[in-house]
Amino acid sequence: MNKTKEKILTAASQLFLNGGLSALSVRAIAREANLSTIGIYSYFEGKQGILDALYIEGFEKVLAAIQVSIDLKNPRLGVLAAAKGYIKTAQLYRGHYRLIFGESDSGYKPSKLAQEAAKKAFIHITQVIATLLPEDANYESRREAALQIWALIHGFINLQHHAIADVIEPGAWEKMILDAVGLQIDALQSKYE
Amino acid sequence: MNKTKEKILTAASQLFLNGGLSALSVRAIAREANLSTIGIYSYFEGKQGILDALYIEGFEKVLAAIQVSIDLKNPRLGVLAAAKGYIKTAQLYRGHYRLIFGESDSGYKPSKLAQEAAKKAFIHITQVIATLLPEDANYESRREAALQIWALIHGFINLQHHAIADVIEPGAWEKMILDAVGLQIDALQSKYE
DNA sequence: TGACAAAATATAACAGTGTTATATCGTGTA
DNA sequence: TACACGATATAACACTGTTATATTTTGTCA
Repeated sequence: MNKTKEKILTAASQLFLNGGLSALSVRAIAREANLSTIGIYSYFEGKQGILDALYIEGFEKVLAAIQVSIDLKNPRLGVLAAAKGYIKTAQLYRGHYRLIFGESDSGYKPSKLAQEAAKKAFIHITQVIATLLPEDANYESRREAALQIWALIHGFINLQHHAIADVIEPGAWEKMILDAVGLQIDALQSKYE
Repeated sequence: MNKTKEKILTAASQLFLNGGLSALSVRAIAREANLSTIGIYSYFEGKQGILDALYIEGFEKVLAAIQVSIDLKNPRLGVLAAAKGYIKTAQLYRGHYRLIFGESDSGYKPSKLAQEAAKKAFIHITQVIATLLPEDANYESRREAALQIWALIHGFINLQHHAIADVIEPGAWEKMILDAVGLQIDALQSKYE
């Protein structure tokens, strides 16, 4: 990749990790990357381009986190391991997670390319979770099971990020989430037997 | 309530419902309410105050939606009815829902009062879901069960709002969510027996 | 009623945002 | 060496939330 382009991206990533979305202004990125504001527009398509890059980065992190070896002998453990990785990534890259699942008040809409990155992660998640079901389960069932587990984990993480989250001590979330996922897995598996 | 204050709020609500957060500028609200920008600052505490009002409104809608008569004879149906109302509200007031569970890039943080409204809704949700558990279940168990069901529903809604949601036909979501919640309820109940 | 104080409203400005038009500079080619 | 073209910089535009400074309206008391 272009050297300048890379410099801009690391500057943006830096600002984003430290101060969140509100710290990510075009001028601040340019200052951090030692060039003038117009540079952001010649190397990226303005702020939309920067956000797109971070959006894709976010889904890549998620994808990397659940890249567990799919164990067909014990799919339950495989899915739980993937869930653990997913949770950890959501905490480690909270800003990214907020960006890819947040509400984008500044009018940001992910580009075609960014949406494809999201879809790619979705497909992989579906595949991991599908190992829970018997081999002859059809596509709809797999997708539905995947959405169920994903929604559960994602919902927990989102509630954790919420203002009311302080009723739960921070360390207790992971166990709580994994317990719930375990329960859900058992219910799903007994349904398809 | 003050007449002018009400006028401002309805103008804000109007703009919010139509154009989302990005349409909600102080000047636009003032224009719509037929007064000058400074009015927003004398009747509310600026934009923070407006967002707080909408935030509280959002949680009030949620609270109203799940105000079902708690049927101790059949708590399963009661919770499912509450879930149905919750889903409907999230679709009907999508902007509000995004605001109260979204990521607030503009640096908005709910005030003490707004957080109390959130907590109030949370407590009520807990109470509704707690009817699923036997009477002697302790507080932690109730809260955990509530979070499990809530996270599942909330996660589904959030995924539905997401860009990748178009892989599912829009009408299919409600049944899918309610099925998943039913499964989760059964698993929870069999766990506590 | 008239005069003054206080509250409500309006105007204009400030610092910030994303974006773009204009100007400058530097480098490569003929 | 002269020209052209691409990269960089400056400055401006229209917008944002917010606030300081006028102006108007309102209410109270003599």
